[in-house]
Amino acid sequence: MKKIEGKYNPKDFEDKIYKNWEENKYFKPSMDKTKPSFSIVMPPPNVTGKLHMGHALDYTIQDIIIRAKRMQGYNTLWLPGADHASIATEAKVVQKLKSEGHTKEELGREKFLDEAWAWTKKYGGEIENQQKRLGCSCDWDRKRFTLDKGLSDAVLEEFCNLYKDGLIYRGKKMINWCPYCHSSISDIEVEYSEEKSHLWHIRYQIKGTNEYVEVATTRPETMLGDTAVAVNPKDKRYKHLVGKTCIVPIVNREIPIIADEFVDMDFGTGNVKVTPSHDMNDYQAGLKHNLEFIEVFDESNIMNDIVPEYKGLTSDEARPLIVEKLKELGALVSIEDYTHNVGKCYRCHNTVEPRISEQWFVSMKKLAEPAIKAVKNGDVKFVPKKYEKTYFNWMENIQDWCISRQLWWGHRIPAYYCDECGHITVSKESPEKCEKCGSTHIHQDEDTLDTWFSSALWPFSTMGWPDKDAEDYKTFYPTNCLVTAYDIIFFWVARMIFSGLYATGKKPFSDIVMHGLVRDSQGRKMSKSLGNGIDPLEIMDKYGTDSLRFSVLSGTTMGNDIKYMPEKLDQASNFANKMWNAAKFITMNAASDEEIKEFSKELESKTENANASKEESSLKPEDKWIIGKLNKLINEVTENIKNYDLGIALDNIYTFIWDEFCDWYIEMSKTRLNSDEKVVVSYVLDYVFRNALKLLHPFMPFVTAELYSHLVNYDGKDIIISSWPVATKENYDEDIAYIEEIKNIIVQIRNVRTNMNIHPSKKVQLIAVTENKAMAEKIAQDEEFIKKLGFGSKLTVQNNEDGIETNAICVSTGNLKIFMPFSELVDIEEEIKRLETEKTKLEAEVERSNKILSNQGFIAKAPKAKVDEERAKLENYSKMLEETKARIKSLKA
RNA sequence: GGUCGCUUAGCUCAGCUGGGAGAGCAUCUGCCUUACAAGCAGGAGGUCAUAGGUUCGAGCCCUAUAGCGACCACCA
Repeated sequence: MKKIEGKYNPKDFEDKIYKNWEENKYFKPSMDKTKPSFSIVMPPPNVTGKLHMGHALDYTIQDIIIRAKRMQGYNTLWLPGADHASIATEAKVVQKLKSEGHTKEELGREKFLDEAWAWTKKYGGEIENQQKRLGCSCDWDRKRFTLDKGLSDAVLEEFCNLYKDGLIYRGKKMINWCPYCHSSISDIEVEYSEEKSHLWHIRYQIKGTNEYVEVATTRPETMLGDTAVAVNPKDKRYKHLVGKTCIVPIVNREIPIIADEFVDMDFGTGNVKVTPSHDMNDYQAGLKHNLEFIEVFDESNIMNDIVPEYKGLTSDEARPLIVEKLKELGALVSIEDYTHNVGKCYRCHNTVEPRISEQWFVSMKKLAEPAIKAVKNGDVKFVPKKYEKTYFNWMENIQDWCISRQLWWGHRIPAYYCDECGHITVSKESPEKCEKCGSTHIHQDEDTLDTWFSSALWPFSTMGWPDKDAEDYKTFYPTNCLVTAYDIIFFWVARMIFSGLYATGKKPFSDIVMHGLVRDSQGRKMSKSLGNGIDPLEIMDKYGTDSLRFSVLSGTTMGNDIKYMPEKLDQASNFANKMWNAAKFITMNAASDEEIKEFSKELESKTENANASKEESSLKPEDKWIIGKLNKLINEVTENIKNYDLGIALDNIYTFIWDEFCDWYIEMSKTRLNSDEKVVVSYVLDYVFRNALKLLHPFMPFVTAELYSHLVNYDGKDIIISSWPVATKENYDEDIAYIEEIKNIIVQIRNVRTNMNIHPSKKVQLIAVTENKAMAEKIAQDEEFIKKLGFGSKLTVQNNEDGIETNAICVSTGNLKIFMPFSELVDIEEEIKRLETEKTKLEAEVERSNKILSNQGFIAKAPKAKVDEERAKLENYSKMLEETKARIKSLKA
């Protein structure tokens, strides 16, 4: 073993270790076809993105799963990559041009794309380095970008196939339009937020009368585009108006009053002004009632010349002028305070305007069906399951997906319009002539696809699809699990499922591991504007990567939001330091590697011989106890990782290493390291710690790798590719029970001493009394460590209480008593008080057991094991109670 | 309006198919015990939101209520 020096300082080794992993190409799949494969595709971050806490959580989870599977022998691939993020990136490039005094239109498409690529190259590499910093063990040689040739081909293939199947169409519909991004966006890209505003009540004169109809609106400026007023057909108040004509002030347009169920009689005045060109509902009404569609705003939300006075104004600028004008005309009835939801663009957060426009859509109904089925029949599983409902809810009510964007940065739509006959040719290759009339006067659609269209293909476009013979596609698709936050179920997860099923005929992944969002310590979303973001890079600088990884997982449940508590970082680095010191102790005191290996061989040959009795083994009860405990840990951790209960798995390991191994086993080992047991103890220390490190490696890869490299190495492998621990055949239940009893009694001894204020340096004789012969033998064997941990000057064992002075303090587990003759040190009154408290506790226990056991329902219906267990407890507690009573009596006498 | 969560120690959270409430931090007491004071040992602190129900037995299952949160829908 290589001795360990100094204190835990992650800076000393994290970089070095990552470099070693990369140099040895440990992240690459083995491509060993005899082994099952396991693959994860990384959710591609925006190409110019920067690592935040959400990524830290997402990647940590994936890395844990991948590292565990790698150690378990799978042919493991974790494929990284980046997304071109059309709107986000384009906005940044536009901004940059603006700061240089240019617009993208000035530059033209070609040059603009050059700029965008330059931007991508300049800022694109940053996140990869940050991912590496986080310890991500992905195969960087397989890194993909959504605009790569292969992935772009996949996009074209998918588009053309969908078009051919009639699942993509072009149509004129009302869509959400972002006047600032200058593009359409899909329904789910609109975020609603509450805003304080007003409800303006306006009256329109009924033609030919002095009667008026009063409407209420949150957007008075849209009245210029009104082409009807609607009332509910059941509304008695307005029945007489239906069919009449009213006059829109300012423009003096004559419009019909129509009846439609969509009008809520109880809201506002019960009359609705209908502006089919600038409102979703009104659009439907306009179609249904064959109304005129009059536009008021252009695509930048600037007013057209419908009223020359307002031409060139934005809607915000025009509003007060129009309200003023209405007032002048006597058409404004009142202004009411009103709070309502306003749709915002999820990228630029500006108000979205509904707008009629010609766009490309994916027809969803047919695609959704198999996607729903795949989850319903368990082919694709959500972890935790509760997110299935969110998924079904959306999928079952899905609307067609608007996929065209009026942007340049992205996959250009492969549709070619004939200038002569107007026919649309859709084709992967740029056609030379119109497929219908043969004209060569054709031009390609200017628009690009929604960035999520290419993301939806990620699990297979990255693997070589549409080439179904591609090696990676054959080996790693479908992928095994997808790890992502619940906030992109609709944007991404759902779309991957239906796209995968449609394109490949297979599900894209089996398990969807949904984690929550990382929030600040007050539960708020981390955001730039709030300035409450925690920068993972700063944390790694200060505490190291392992601590960051620990802090986002410990004490969490998959799928729940995480309120980030920086205090956890202290816990994490304390833990790492604890392990550091444990390793220091082991490497400082252990026997030579040769001796340990020799012993290991010997032990193996013994355990292989099924008839070898336990007595033959040189392992003592405490050795078997810790090995038995390790066995349990291995099984628990393996199972919990399999079920994605990573927080629990991490907690299991933490508790084992700190509370069992360090606090007890290392302490027990100390007296033996200077004896002829040195080799055995060294072997066990190394064996147990080495395997615990392996279990922890996926979670805290760096410190475990560093410490592992100091321990005995049997196969020459680094921990990252070492084999996952396997529990030994023997479960050592008896030894576990025995040591737990010894621990119990030692704790009682310490307890008594603390209560009596006895200084640790004051040692006292320990007299163990037990009628159990086997136990007596074991105690005799374990004399040294029991003495040490129990502050004993010497330890003797006997089978009765003869010769023990009456005033000796006694602690007991029922099977085992330990007497401590403190003689003059003991305050008899205090001891009686202590025993009285003990007596009260035991009486309560006896009463509890009696109560349960006297319940006939319990005896009759509870499992027999449970009943027996309760009976055994009653017996033990009764016995201890009698003994305690007797001791009180004798002390009083 | 609809859906889904959450409510457990002072704080942040775990708690498996129902079988004696756990962790970290904070707090109190005592310790430089030769791996570790980033530590060791020992404490204190919970009617598991409320009310019913199912069950031999409920933090866990069911129903209702209250408070909080998220998402979906979008009444101008």
